[in-house]
Amino acid sequence: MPEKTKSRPRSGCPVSMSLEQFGDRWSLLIVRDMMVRGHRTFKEFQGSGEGISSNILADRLKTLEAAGILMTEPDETDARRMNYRLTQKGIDLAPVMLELLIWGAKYEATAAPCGLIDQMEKGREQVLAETRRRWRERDSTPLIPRFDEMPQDTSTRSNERRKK
Amino acid sequence: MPEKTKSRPRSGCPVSMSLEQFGDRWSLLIVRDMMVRGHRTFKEFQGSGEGISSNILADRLKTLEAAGILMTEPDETDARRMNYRLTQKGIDLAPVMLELLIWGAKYEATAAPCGLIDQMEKGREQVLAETRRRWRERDSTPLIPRFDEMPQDTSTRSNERRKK
DNA sequence: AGATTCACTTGCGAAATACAAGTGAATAAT
DNA sequence: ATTATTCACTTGTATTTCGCAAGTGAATCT
Repeated sequence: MPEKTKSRPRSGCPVSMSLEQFGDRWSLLIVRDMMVRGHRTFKEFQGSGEGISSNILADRLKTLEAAGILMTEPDETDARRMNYRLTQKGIDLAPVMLELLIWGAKYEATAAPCGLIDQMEKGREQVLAETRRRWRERDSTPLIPRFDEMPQDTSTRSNERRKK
Repeated sequence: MPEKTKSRPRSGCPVSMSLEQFGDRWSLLIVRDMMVRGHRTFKEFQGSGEGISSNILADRLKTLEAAGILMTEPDETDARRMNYRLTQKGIDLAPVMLELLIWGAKYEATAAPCGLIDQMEKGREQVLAETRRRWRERDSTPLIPRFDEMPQDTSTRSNERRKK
């Protein structure tokens, strides 16, 4: 886990403080799942295609909750299900997420279609506005699909090599 | 380290790919030091106030170089000194860095003066343009000072929740 | 009632991390 | 010209975290 009780003293730099919160390989992926794929349950996070182990997932959810980035609420229709939801602090990570996505799509071979990325790069504010709207209205339809399950169409080139 | 030879298969999501490159507590701090503080040498990174150990630093520098985010060039005036410099791929992390900084300043108690942050939030493009200019022209004067060495001036005190 | 689902825990070996100390080459000081 | 110091790393070792498999208990389906 990033840290909880034992964080060693860092400089007061905001970048450093941010990284202390989610400077690991998993935390932001969980936030991504909630933010753009509408995931809300433990099970959904587990099946998001990155292969996180359940103990790590449980730990990260706890850490993110403790950090005030997400909150939990028991499901109304199924008592064993727990719903996770981003807080304002969490949804405010949207700009970070978007820039991460744009950079990754530009430099790493990904399965994301160019067209979609170009569109997001040109219309940052619009994407962010839509992301916030979805959060406010608890609209959990995916904003962005899973790239490993996308139908390949000719107008969206990509460096494909997907399975499943 | 993030990973090198043994990276397990991830989904094709660009966010995931980005995190695979620098999803740890140190990589982006090194990039920050180069980007906004003008650091260029091993010694400078070590003394940047975060307390990174030398073996981890050496490892991250190697990883970042292998990823094409930075490059090395031997110093002309001192043969034992090695200079590190961001590549285009590295400087393109500026938007990510800026959003990380804005988020961190907003939600974590940092030593960054509000005024400076507000200014950056309002003038994102200007900050980015200046960052790129400094990189192009190899201007290594700090764009942002070390927050732990700043004189505290009453008009720029921070750590109060400010939201508009 | 029994099977299955869900959200986690537990145990354990493997890998990554922090901390201290050391190496060797280049430069500075005496 | 020695000696000391700086610089960029290594090396060793103890500690922490991670990844994987399996298990637990409560709630829900059949």
